[in-house]
Amino acid sequence: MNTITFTQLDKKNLLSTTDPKRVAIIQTPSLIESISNSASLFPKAILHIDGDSFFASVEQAQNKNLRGKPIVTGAERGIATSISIEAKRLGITRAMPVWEIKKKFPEVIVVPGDYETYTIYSKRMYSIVRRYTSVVEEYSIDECFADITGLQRFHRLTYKGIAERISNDLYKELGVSFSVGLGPTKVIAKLGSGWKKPHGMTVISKADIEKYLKLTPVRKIWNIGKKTTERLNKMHIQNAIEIARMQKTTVEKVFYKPMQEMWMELNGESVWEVNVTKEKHKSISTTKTFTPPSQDKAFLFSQLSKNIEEAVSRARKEDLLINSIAIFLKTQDFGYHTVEVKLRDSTNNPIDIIREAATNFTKIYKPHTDYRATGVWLTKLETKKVEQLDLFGNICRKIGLQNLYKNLDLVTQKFGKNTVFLGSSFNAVTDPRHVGGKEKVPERRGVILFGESAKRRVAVPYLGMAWCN
DNA sequence: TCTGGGGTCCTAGGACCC
DNA sequence: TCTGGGGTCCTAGGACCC
Repeated sequence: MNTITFTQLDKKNLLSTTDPKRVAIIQTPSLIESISNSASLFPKAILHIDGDSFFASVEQAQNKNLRGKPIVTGAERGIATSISIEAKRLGITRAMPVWEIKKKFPEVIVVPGDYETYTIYSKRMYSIVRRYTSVVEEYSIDECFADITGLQRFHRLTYKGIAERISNDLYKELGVSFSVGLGPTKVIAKLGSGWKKPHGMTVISKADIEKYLKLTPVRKIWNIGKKTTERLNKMHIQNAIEIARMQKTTVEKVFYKPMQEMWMELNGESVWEVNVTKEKHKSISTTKTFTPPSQDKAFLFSQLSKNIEEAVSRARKEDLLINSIAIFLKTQDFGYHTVEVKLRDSTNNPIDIIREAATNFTKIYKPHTDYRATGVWLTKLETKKVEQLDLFGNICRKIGLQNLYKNLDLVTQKFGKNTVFLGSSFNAVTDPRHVGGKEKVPERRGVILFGESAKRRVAVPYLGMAWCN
C-alpha cells in the first residue's frame, strides 16, 4: 500500500499551509483509500509502545561513553535488570548475577540503576505520545498504550504513519529507541511491539491476526503466564491461534472471565480499554533486602522502620490515608512471615504506623533465624478528607503532625531521600549492609534534568521514638 | 554464589443474615 | 430428631505483569 508519511510531506513543504487545495493534495487517493478500509481492518487502532532495553538505553543516552558498548544495569542489586543490545548479543540474560557477568564478560560495564532519571525519561515519553492522542495509558515505566482510532484525517496520516511519527519523535528527542505494535486490541498491539525488536514497527490488522497467532505460542501472549500455559497445554492447546479459533460457547464453559476476554481480544474485538485515568494506589509496599542476612532484632526493626517511613511518604505524596498495614519478614529460604494490623484511625504519619509495627513485630520475629528482607504493605488506602473534630482534642496533635510532615516532605523534595528520618530508622539508614543504600546512589553525570534536586544531607538527627525492647 | 521490588485483578470460600 | 437456600461482604491467596 502506498502510504504517505510526514517526512515526505515535510520535504514538499505541504504542511505549512492552510490552503484547501494543498490539503486536497495531501489527502492522496491512497490515504483516502486507506482511511476507508481502516474501519474494518482496525475497528479500533491501538498502539503499544515499548522501550528497548529501557534502563540500559537511558544510561547510554545520558552518557556518550556507554554508547555502542555492552552495558547492564543492576549493580546495586547484584543481578542484571536491564541489558543493552550489545550485552544481549554476548548472551547475557535477565537476572544473571553480576559476579557471573564480570567473570565471563569482563568487557561488560555494570552500572547501578538510577530510577529518578528513568522516571524523567518515562514522563517525556508519555508527553511525546500525547501529542498525537490524549488517550494514553501509562502502563509501566517504559511502556504505554495509545488509542489513535479515527485520528488519520486529523493527522493526515494512516495509522501506520502516525505510529511511525511517534516512534521517530521518541528516538529523535530521547535518544532511546522504542518498538511499536499497532493492532485492533491491546493484546494484539502488545504482540506487535514484541514482534520485532529493537526499534521495530509491526502492524497487525484484523485480517493479519491469524498469520501472527499461528506463529505464537500461548505463553507469549500478554497475561497468559506459566500456570495458564500449563493448563492450556494439558488441553492440547499450544498455539495462540488455537485459542482464537475456539467456539465462543466452549470458551464460556471452560474458562473464567479473564480468558473469555482474552479470546475476544485475540479475535480482534477490543474489550480492554486504553485506560487514561491514572488511578491512585490501592496499596503501597516497600521492601528491602540486605546482605548478609541478619538475626539481629534491633537491626531488623530499624530496617522495617525505614521501609515504613518510605512507604508512608509515598502515601502522603498522593494524599492518601492508611487504614490497614501488614508487616513481614522474609527468611533466607524465602518464607514470608506476615502480620496484619487494622488501624483504629486512618493516618499518614509514620510514627503511628511504627508504633503498631513495634507492638506486632514480636509476633513474626523468631530469634536465631536468618532474615534476608523486611517490608511493609499499606492497604485500605483512602483519599484524605476534611478532618473532623473529635471530643478529646487529638485533632490538635494530628494537625500539628500533619504540618510537621508537610514541611519535612518539602525538605525531602529539596535535599533528597533520607535527609530527615526517624530515630527508629537510624540504624538502617547508616548501616552499609543495606544494599541499594546511600553509598550506591549513582553519580549524575553532569546532565541536569528537569525535576532534579540537589542531593545533600542535612543533619536533623532525632525526631521521634526509637524502638525499645 | 539461585531467586529484586512494586503492583493489580480475580475467584473461592467463609461469615453472617434472612 | 430435622436443618433449605439465597444474598452480601470480606479476606486469603493465586496468577500475572513490568
